[in-house]
Amino acid sequence: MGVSKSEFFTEQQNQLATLFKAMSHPARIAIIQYLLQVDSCICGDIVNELPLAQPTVSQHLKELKNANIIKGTIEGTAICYCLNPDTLKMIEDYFNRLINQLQNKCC
Amino acid sequence: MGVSKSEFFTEQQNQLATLFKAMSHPARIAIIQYLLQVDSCICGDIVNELPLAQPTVSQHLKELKNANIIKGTIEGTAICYCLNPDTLKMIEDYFNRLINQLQNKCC
DNA sequence: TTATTATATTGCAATATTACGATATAATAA
DNA sequence: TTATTATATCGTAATATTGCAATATAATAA
Repeated sequence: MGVSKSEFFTEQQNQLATLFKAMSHPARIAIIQYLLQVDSCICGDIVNELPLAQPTVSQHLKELKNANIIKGTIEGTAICYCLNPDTLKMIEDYFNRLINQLQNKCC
Repeated sequence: MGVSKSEFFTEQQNQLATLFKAMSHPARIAIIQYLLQVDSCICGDIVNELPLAQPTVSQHLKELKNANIIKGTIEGTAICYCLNPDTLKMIEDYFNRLINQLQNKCC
């Protein structure tokens, strides 16, 4: 079908899945890593940085923005995209808690 | 196209994307959370736990296994699936390092 | 006003994902 | 041997994702 039965899962499970889906493409990982690296972060830079056409990059940026992983601020003609620390810290927290729970399980 | 241009990205970027893709479905998040919760972890339990048919669950387990997030051990007629701490710790590390780098960026 | 520049949206083709019925396999039980 | 039980694979329909050319929009510059 291609349709997830998301109505049968908890809101937290769906939220996490949505976050991971936003990070499930190498271009979007590359965007995150680039934003982490540079201080200025105009979208044009990202287009030049990636081996993809401008509409494709714009689409990937949109998905990261929808997932609240990045946020964009209009800066004259350009748009300044940056990472959203809150969302990333939430994911970090999730994995930290997960690893803590991961004691003496089978295998 | 539906085809990622993965050949243009680094191996690390592709690996991370693959890991996140494996976790990008609520059913697979639910499986991870269930394995974290229980001590016994036979696949049949997982099928009963999820609102999905057995072939569908089997497919999700396969994807988690391919991504090295879980591992399966044959145990008589059943298969014992468990989390792979190494992979999960790798992801934890990645986010810990990411958050550390996330100092004084713009926005 | 008319460029120009930066980014977003539309439309579409190629491919991937999701879900499940039907069936296969593989191990033990009778 | 023939069930039975547990899990995997196949085939396929419905839907989603990816990528980009073409085009739209929106802001400044000339």
